[in-house]
Amino acid sequence: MKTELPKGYEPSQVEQKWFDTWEQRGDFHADENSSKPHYSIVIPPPNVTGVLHMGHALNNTLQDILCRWKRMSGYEVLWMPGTDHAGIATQNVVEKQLAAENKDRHELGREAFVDRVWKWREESGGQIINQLKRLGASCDWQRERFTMDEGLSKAVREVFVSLYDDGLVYRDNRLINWCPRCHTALSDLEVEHEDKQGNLWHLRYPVKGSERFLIVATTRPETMLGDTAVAVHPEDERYQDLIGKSVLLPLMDREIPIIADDYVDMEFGSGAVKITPAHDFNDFEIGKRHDLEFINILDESGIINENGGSYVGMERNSARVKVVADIDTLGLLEKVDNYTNAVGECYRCRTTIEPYMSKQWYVSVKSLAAEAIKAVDSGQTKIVPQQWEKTYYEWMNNIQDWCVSRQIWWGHRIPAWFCDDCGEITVSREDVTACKHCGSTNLRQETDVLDTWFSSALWPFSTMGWPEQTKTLQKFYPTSCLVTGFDILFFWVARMMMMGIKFMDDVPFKEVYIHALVRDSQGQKMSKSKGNVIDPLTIVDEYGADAFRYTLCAFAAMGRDIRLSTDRIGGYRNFVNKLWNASRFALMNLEDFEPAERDLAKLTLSQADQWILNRYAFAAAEVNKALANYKFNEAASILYSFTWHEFCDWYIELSKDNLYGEDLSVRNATQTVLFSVLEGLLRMLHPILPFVTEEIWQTLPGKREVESIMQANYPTGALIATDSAVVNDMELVMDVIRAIRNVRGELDVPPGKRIKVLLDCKSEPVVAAIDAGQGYIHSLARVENLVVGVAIERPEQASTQVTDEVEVLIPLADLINVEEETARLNKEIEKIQKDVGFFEKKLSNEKFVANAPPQVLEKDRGKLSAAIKKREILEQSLEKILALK
RNA sequence: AGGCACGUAGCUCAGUGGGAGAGCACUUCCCUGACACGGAAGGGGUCGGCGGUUCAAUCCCGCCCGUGCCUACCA
Repeated sequence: MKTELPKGYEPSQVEQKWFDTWEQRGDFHADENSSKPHYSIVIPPPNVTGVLHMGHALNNTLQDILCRWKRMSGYEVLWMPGTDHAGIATQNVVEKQLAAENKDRHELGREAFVDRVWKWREESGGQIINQLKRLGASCDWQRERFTMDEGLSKAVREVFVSLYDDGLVYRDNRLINWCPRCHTALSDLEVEHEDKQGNLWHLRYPVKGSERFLIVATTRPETMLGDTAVAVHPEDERYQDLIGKSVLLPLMDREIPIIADDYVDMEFGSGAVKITPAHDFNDFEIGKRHDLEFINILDESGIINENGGSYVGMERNSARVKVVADIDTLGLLEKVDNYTNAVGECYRCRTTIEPYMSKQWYVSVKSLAAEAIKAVDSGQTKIVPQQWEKTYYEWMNNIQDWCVSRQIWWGHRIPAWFCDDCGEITVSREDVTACKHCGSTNLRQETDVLDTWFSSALWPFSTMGWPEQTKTLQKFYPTSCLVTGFDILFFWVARMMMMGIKFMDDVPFKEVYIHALVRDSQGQKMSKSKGNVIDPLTIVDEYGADAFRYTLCAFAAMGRDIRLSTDRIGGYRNFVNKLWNASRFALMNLEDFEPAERDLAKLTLSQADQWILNRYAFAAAEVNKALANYKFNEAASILYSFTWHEFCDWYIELSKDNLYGEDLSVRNATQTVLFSVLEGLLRMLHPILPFVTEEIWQTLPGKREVESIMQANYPTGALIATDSAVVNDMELVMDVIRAIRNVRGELDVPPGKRIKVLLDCKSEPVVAAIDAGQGYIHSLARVENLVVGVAIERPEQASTQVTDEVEVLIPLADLINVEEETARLNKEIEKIQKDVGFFEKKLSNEKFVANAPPQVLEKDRGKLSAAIKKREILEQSLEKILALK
């Protein structure tokens, strides 16, 4: 039964149809009882609030290519999918909804709010999952996980409690990054620094008991309300006499000491620094060193509190304006400079963060990091490209304790209970009703939740059922590979390493492949919070998922960012269509063909057959090599040129006469090769082009052993051994065809015009090769009369082209324009003269001749003599032509 | 401030210690029975600049210029 293929490839129905079939049939499902070797990848879980962007598209396309390739290569593949609850981001989404209803979460209360978030998630969360499916992602969707699932939440508790029991979780009152809008602490990583145009205000602080002023500079003048010292460098000669004295803090009328500390840079500004220990990280350290007072002047929303004197109740930015105005009124504003500095912003809402004193939960990570460093150092986990290892080490070596508590409601609530009677803390896997220390039931559970990245850190094993010892874990942990962008190397990869080693006693993945970042047209990082994302689904709609995937694959060269161009996508859409039409050609010529009855080994193969089989073997080997090394772009490039330039441009054209000819055995052999190469090519392309390859593959004649191309074997090399001498003969014939076409093109011979051609060959074997391939020359070069031989009788007037083994002579007759031929020959001579010059110079260099390896020398000498010979022939030819004038 | 990339054809990007590549765009010719989302033939680059190592450098090293990113406590 044959199905006619439409003339042009139409992706939309095909894609939907096959994806549904695959998924319903369970083709993506990983069997933990399989005896096959395992290959596993956990998806970087997209935020449940997420909308598919280019980064996801690239990331997941690459994972899908690997998974499909490995699945076809005989592995039991688990690609574990799921989404992240994205604490702050998701809470923000629902808060915005509430705001639209003129409500806020505090009115609802915690429980109702969390219910509402769950409801939001049921209704509109996770749309990204369907978007991933449209790309063709072959995840084991039956196993889809969510970081707030019961099982994963259990894993979170287990980890938190055992870290606490090991003394690796503690609470401390420190200065942290505070988002006054989200009302939560943030880890250092969650603060993004952006250079902003601001001012540097120079304030005059009166020295007590003197007419002098100390000038201090600040970018945040409102913090002066919380100043508790002014610091100068201990060796600064300007201020030696002032150390130990004090200044009167303007506006607050507070006497604060002048202290000496090495931290101060004498070169900067006046060399005197105001110290606000409760609102600046450096000042915090100085405050501790000098035992200064810590005055917190802000509340949780960034509003001046009762410690801010008359400024109480003012928002921090208004307070800044007022403080500066008031200082100015007092005549204490020395000057205002323009100043650019890096301002920390909340990575979720872009609000300027505030260093803020607060009691938080921390994970002590130094010891965990040490193990994680060791694992990469010893090669247990390999980072590809390797250059990222340096970045990984750099961060791991300087790692700070991880602030894991967040003052939001959506997330894993910290399993700690405070006892109102004895003041002790009970941390427990199970909810508790009585204090472990005094037995009191007067308990309050910690209201904070954990950093979203805490649960993400457990993803490779929590998704597989941990803390239960599941078969899935046994079979698929550690995972084979993690595919991710470098932007979450610290957020996620480093933390998975630490947690995996700590709790599974083994690294979470053997290899980490770090791919490029897809940027927007300005080269800016695309991110959800910046809102500069381009919808990949538009691209899929317009060009098809396969073309889009091929583009991403071709762009995924290591170590460079990607700026997507739609021209390029169009090019690969054309490629998919080319494949489609080549297949149509094949199907049209295979109507009477039954693959089961044919055996490549028993056939007499033509030059062209042997040649394409040889090229096929090369492409198959190279693609596997490229994929094994994560060289996705190379894989794409190999398959592109094999498909288009070798299979379509040459083999299909060469096969036509054989297919259309009278000789049935030739036709049969050609059909078999055409079928076999196309069928194998489809398998080679399937990981990148899952949809179109399945559609065509299902239409091919004959029966196959498996239901889907995704279950077929991935080609690794030759279909059958080929004779390299015959392959070389074919290349020789192709050279001749190219040479004739060149003359025709350059001399404007009408494409339909058949011409006479003489081939003067260097040797008898060359003659034999050409004889065997002369049919190809006739049809592909449009020749009607071909004379072949060694030292043949040459026509008086002919256009000459030279290949390695053959002089191609085309009698001038009436079809060649003498002027054009002269110009053509001059161009050719000029070209070859350059070569001659190049090699003459190189070979006349004594040092080169003395030092270069013999093979290089020999090769170059051969090239020189060939070039000289070619020049000679062309020059003689030119002389003859000129004689005609 | 430190770190890491990048600078190759008009554009977007590959690539290699031994005579520069692709896609798109461009020029000429062609609707030849798979495909005009096509075919054939072409044009186009002192591989950012200056030095060094080498018989040989676009590739390795140093410096400089330009661009981007990451990390960082300069008020």
